[in-house]
Amino acid sequence: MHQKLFSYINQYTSLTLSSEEETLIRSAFIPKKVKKKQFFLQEGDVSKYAGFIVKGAMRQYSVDDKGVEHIVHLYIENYWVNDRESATMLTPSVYNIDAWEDTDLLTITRPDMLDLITKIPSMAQMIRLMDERNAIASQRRLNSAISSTAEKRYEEFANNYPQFIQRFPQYLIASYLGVTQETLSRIKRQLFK
Amino acid sequence: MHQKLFSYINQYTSLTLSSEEETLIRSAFIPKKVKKKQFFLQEGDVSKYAGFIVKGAMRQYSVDDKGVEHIVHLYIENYWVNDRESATMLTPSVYNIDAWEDTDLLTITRPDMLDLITKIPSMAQMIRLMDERNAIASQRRLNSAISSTAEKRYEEFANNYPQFIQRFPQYLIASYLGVTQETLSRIKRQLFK
DNA sequence: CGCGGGTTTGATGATGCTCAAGCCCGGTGG
DNA sequence: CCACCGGGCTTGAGCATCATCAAACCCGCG
Repeated sequence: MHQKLFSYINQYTSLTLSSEEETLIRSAFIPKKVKKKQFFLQEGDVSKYAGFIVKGAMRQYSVDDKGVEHIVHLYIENYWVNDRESATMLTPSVYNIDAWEDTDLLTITRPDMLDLITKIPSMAQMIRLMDERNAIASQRRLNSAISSTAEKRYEEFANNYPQFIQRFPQYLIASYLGVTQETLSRIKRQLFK
Repeated sequence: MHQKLFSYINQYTSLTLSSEEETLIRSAFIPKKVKKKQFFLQEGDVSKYAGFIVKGAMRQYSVDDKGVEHIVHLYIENYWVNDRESATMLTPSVYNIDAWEDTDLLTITRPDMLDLITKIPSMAQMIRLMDERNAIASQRRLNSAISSTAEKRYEEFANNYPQFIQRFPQYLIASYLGVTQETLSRIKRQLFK
């Protein structure tokens, strides 16, 4: 279980984890299973754990006044799930995170994570890299949200994240792109001629 | 000049900078002035410097096929400007960053920054905090982009960032919010009755 | 066969965009 | 002191895009 996390960390850092470091990590990260449709984080709760997905698929979404869900993130293996705003500020989350498929996670509390960062250099390095990738991805998504048509957003998404199109139904993709499922359906029809 | 950066760092970290650390920082951060309408980063160039704004105001935007500008960020004092995608991947930027007011910056190359992070603990800590705040802000903006009406987006923005409304003209705010200036004008009329 | 989850299609309407014109206001120069 | 100009904001009319609502369809499965 933890092995996938180790290779993930090694893959993203120049260094290799020592066995003491692996032990530290092993004791900080607690395995957790979340069954399909069950919550990892529920709106109104304060996020206590960050999670690393070993196997499965999850989604993060907000629900507006009309009860409509808006997908803010889709996650599969090797993604980190969390509402960082809630975890950092200790405020109730406005998001839900639930499992779309049965999911195996490794979870860690914020204090434990901060501790690992100070003790394990490659952990600090990995976190910085994750933040960087995250910043880049957010930037891209933001830019396409404000400057592209729905059609281009879909094309871009389909090119960059084909795995997601396999694993999630179209109406979730539509919501992720900020359009309704009907609109996405029509967009795809356009693209095929 | 560098003093503003020191107090910025001290403000965000538990530690205080030693005088050796201040010296290191002083030699890595190079002052630069950018006059109104001049570029800090231009589309097609690879970003070589990150900048800390000591005084002034800048904007980051992309230009679409029709020549329309789309504001992805607005910056004032104490903000960091950069296209992290370009800086990290060493790819040509798709963004422009220019000065909206005459601006004083402290600039630093990526290698120098990485060096400071390894040598100065409070620098590493500060960067992590910045990334965290950045992640939170992006998340919020993304969520409101996909789930809110233009009207709510404006209200939220006006409440959270009143300084920006002072310093930038309305048509830039409109672009930042992903609507045209005409639409924003009409939205404001609605809000006043 | 019928049901559940997901997708498609059509008709209608709201929202926001485009284009064009006018307005407002603070310079600047005659 | 006035005329004009530029930058920014507003207003209006028409149009494109996308949302909404409702119905039909598709398909795997019990």
